[in-house]
Amino acid sequence: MKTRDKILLSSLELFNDKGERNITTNHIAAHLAISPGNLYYHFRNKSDIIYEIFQEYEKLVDYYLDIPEDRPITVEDMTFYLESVFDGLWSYRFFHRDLEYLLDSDPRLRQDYREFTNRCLAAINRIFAKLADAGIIQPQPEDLRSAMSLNVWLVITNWMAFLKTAHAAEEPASLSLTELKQGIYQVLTLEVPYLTPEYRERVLALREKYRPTLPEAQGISGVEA
Amino acid sequence: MKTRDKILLSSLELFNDKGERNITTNHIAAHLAISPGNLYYHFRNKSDIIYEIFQEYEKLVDYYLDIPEDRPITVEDMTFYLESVFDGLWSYRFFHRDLEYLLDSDPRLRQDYREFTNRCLAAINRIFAKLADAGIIQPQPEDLRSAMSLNVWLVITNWMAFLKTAHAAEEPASLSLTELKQGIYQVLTLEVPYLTPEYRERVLALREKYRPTLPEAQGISGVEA
DNA sequence: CTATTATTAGAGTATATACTCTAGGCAGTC
DNA sequence: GACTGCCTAGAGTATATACTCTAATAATAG
Repeated sequence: MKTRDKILLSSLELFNDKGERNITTNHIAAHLAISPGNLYYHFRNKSDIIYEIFQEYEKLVDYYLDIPEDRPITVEDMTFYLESVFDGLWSYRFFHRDLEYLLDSDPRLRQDYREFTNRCLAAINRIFAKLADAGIIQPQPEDLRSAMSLNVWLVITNWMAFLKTAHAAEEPASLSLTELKQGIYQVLTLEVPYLTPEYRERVLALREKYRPTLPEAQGISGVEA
Repeated sequence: MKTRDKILLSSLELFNDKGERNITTNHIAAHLAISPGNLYYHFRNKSDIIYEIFQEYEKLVDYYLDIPEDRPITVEDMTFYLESVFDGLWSYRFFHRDLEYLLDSDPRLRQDYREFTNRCLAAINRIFAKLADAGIIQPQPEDLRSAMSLNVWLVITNWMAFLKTAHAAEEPASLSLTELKQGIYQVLTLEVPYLTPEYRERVLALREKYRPTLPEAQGISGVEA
């Protein structure tokens, strides 16, 4: 594998693990056992590394959220979208953690992320429209649908932060993909009141599969030790 | 005003303005025209400053979210809770921005924040229960109510980040309390399907007051220049 | 083989950051 | 006036961080 790609891969791994703020270019070089000079031969600065990683992320999510125009949408499609989005979130989880700082330090990234957000929101909106067309959820006025889509986005992008911060004090770092996917439970919660009688049971059953097991993840926990 | 209090006040102001990550203890001292030594006479380190600011925040929100036990809840109460929470969020807005890093660097803060989250979620849950008692929303099983409460929390705590990141590329820093309060629109969106016929129009009218005016804030915007 | 280009090492640097240390001022009190 | 306790200045420091520079080593083309 090319050094350049190794740098991207290691950076992503370290960022995800320790947070972008805690990882310096020197750390990345040391982790790869290459010199800082070598790293800077391949990338002009840290921002460039982050920007390229973001572009991968963007590409991945765009690929996942390609909504078919020629056929109606199914519950399986919806499951796929949800699973995929949370997979993407997991693979690039460092990104949302320091999002504001990252966007403040790189105008390109700010611009791109903004457009990315809009594409995602549009995709969610289209999914809702097609779910209504398919008779899975009740149709809603455009207004409400937009606001609902935005709520879905807010829940998805904030779920990881919630898990990390509401998590047990003992192990600050631990977090699994399984736990992350309990976010799907939260997203489906948003759909519950709109489900049509025909599909209600089916989607509720799907939702059950993602039900959090830990009291913390459910949010309303009692007093812990 | 005592130097100690001035330090807390200036720190909050600077953190809110530029982000905790971009503000050093030296910046704070310089902003107050005092020496670094002076600052460190009053606080052992930066974490202690942040921790005390958090405690103020906590106290404020706890005060706002004191749900009366002796009487039913009204739409006015609900409005007050929403307005207050967003006011608090605004006054201490730096906090959620670097939340994960802050919690990772201070175990006390991690523990306290965790309990704070649980208290907030419990309060939201109680509000929903009392809204149902008052006939404003339809009663829901405990399960669903918990999940809804968590979604409310996710929307509230992520709304600011959304605004900041989805905002126009031209002015990265600008953000107003008015815009922030459009988050109330999003929260009320979550309630819409559960509203009882008696209160539906009233709450929808309330919601309208917070409707975002900018296309960005509504999420589904077209292509911009 | 040679010339050129791509890659790498590794020492080094300017700046920043959180924090320390010493000396001293100032207000009140005996 | 001297003592005491609180507060303040400001120079200083150890460490970190992002990044540079030079020289050397591979790889490749002719």
